[in-house]
Order: sequence, then structure tokens, then C-alpha cells
Amino acid sequence: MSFSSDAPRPGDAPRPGRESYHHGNLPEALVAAALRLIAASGPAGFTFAEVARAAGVSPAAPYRHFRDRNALVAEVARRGFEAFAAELEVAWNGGRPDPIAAIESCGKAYLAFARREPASYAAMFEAGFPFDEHAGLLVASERAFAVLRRAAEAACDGLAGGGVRPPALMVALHLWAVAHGIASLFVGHGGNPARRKLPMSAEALLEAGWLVYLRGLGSPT
Amino acid sequence: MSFSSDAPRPGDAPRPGRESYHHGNLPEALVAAALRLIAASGPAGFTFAEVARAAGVSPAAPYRHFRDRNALVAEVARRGFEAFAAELEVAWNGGRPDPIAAIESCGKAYLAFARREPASYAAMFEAGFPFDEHAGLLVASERAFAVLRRAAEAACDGLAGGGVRPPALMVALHLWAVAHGIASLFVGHGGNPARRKLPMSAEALLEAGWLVYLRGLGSPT
DNA sequence: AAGGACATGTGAAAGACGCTTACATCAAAA
DNA sequence: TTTTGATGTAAGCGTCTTTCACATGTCCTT
Repeated sequence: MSFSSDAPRPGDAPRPGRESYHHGNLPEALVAAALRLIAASGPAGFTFAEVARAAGVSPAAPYRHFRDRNALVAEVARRGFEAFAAELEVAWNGGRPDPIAAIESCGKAYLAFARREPASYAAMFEAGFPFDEHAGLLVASERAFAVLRRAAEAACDGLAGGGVRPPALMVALHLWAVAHGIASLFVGHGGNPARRKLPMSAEALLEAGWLVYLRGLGSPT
Repeated sequence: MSFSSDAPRPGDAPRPGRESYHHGNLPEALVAAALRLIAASGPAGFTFAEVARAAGVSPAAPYRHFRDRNALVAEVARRGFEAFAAELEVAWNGGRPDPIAAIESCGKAYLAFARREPASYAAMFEAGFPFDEHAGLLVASERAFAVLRRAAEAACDGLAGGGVRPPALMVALHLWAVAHGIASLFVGHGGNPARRKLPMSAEALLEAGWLVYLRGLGSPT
């Protein structure tokens, strides 16, 4: 609620207020504008020209940096996955103090990200176009999933030796499905229609869900 | 792949092929066209005019039946929730032969619907606008959730008497989150970016996930 | 420091498309 | 038959997309 358009900050060469011919840092400004617009109307709720206008440049300018609208959304999603992976990594913290506690920490981090960056999360999971054509995006999403995968491995390692060892990949997919289901259904952007009032916070819901699931695997909690 | 546009069938008054001035059954034709377009490009991937074209009428015609694009998508979603609720109800089958088996049956029905009607499912859960303004939609979604809710109650009733009885609402939300997470991440429309290859079918993944969760609750399976 | 290559943004224009207003058509009731 | 309300059309207006030639600024070379 302060700036009508993004201040150009390359280092600090062109002054703010758009007094120079060149913007100075248009790619960043476009990504930032896209995030605002996605937050307001979803990943499909804005046009390329609108992003240009929000960044204070002509409709043709974005084409110098992104082939089309999808490429811009893909960049938003890629950055989202990078940040997401980094935050999950921090939450996982090498599995300390113990795998279960670290997994719960990941759950908090998962929902915290979905809550704090709903626009990024929407771009990441509701982009509306396949990732194949955008290099780096699949890689980034893989990095995020890898944290859950590692957490699942650790959880499986820590099980009481009695039963059959469950496949870690399956466990990771289950953990992810619960987290994404809760984030998608109960957190964030007004876009989600079936949202309903919860008897508890989404965080508590996820923590309880993961704990029950892990106990079902044979975890000694 | 047979009809280029929907045949007008009010009862059978105007002939097919669009020889009369009036369409005859435009609302139905619009809903059908919207389903096709949603299946192709997602709930936000088409315009009102496009629906009109697909139904073989002028761009202004749909306004006679739906206030705007959202109202059309809302009607698609409402019908989707009605059908969804009905199919879950059949799968639940009063909890027979036993609650666990009936719940697994619901899981199959859940994913079967998401697989068979990806357009409906997308309209139901990725509409991109709040449900509040569309009467009947919230009611229909409530009917669908009520089945899961009842299943959760039965599951809680069937637990070995040892531990604390978990809140049925929480259990229902967990079951729903897993199912939606799997459907959203691994089933259906190319729109979902982060889709990845699974080591097993989505159905098997959901069945395993629910069973592990129920065992975590104390279910004697 | 001068000159030139490259990157970046502008302005305009063509084409397509979507949305809306005034009008046309039809069915059923009076 | 006439009237009335419901339903669909045609055409105009505005916006978006995309591409051109051109303007501006930066940086590298000499």
C-alpha cells in the first residue's frame, strides 16, 4: 500500500520514480508484479499486458525477458519451489533432534509457506500448464520433494523392527498428499471454493494427521 | 468426437442441426460445453464467448441463462458435487459389509470420480471464486462431505476400546485431505504441474494411506 | 576519452477476441 | 389475433497479443 509500481533497483543506478529510460530491474519487477496479481486473482487471473502495466512499462517490454505469460508464471513457480525446498530443508535440520520431531517441523514449515506465499504456492501447484517445457522448474520441484523423501526414509528407519518395512517413497507420497490436501483445502487464497471452517488450525490438523499416520506405520509414539 | 455442437433437445421441439432461431436447450448445452472446455484447459482456461461458440450460439446468448462465467462454472461444480455425493453414498453403502471395507470402497469411488470427471472435479476444487454467492453449491458440497463424515464416525465407533476416541470430524478431514491430495497431485488434468510418476496406482496409494492412518487410530486391521 | 556493439524499453499498428447494447424472433397466453 | 416475455442475433467498442522499427543507455574496446 505504498508504491504504485516497483522501484527500479539494479544496485541503485536508475533512480526510483521512473525518470530514466530503462527500468533498471524489470525481470524482478515483473516477477513481483506477477506475485501480486496471482495473489489477487489466481495464476490464470491476469494478462501479460496487466503485468507490464503494474510494473510501469509498455506492453512490449516483458517480451524482452519472458517468451510469454507462461514463462513468467513458470519463473514465479521455480522461485517458489527453490524457497520452499530451502525452508523445508531448514525445518528438517538433518533429522534432529529426532526424526519424528523433525517431520513435524517440516509440516509446520509446509503450511507456513503455503500461508505466507499463497501466490507462489498457487503458481507451483495450479499453474495450468505442464512443467516439461520450462527447464529448472522440474528440478526445483524435485529438490523440494527430496526433503520429504529423506524425511520418509528416516521415519522408516526409526520404526520398531517388528513389521514389514514400508517403502519410503510411498511414505513420502502419503506425507505430501496430506500436507498438500490440507494446504489446498483449508489454507489460503479465496480461490479455493470448498474451504470450510475447521475445528482446529490447519497446522494442528496436519500434525495430528501425520502423527496418526506414523503411528499406523509402527512408530513408537 | 461425433457432434461439433450440442444437439438442441428440449423435448424434441426444435430439430437438431440448429434450423430454428432458438436453441431449444441452451443451458444444458452450455454446461456440457463448459465441461469439455474445462477438461481441455482447466476451470480458468476458457471464456464465456468460447462456451457460446462451442454451443453454436452467439456470444451474448449465454447471458440469458447465466449472469457471468462464474455462474456457469458454479453450476458445473454444483452438479459435480451432487453426482459426487451420490457416488460416495453408493460406495459407502451404509457401512456394509464393515466400516473399513466401506471406507476403502469410498476411496475407490473418490478417485474413480476424479478420474472419470476431471472437469467436474476441477470445477469443484479449483473454481477460483468463493462459493458464498452461489446458492446450492455450498449445500451440495456439504452433502458430499457428509458421507465422509459418516464414514469417519463409523470408523471411530469401530475402534478397539483402549485409547481415546478421536474426534470424528478430524478423522473425516484427514481422510478427505489424503484423498484430495492424491487426486489433486497425481490424477487427471495436465494442468497439474508437479505431477510425477508413481510407483503404484493412485488407487493403491490411497488405499494404503487410509489403511495406515486407520491403523494409527487403533483400528484392528 | 571516443567509438561502437549489445541490451533494454518505446510507440505504433495489425489482428483477434471478448463483452455489451439495441434489435429480431419465437412461443404461449389472453 | 394480439400481446407479452423469453430467447438469440448483429455489430460496435474496447482490450490483449504480438511484432515491427526506433530510441536510449551500458559496457567493452581501443
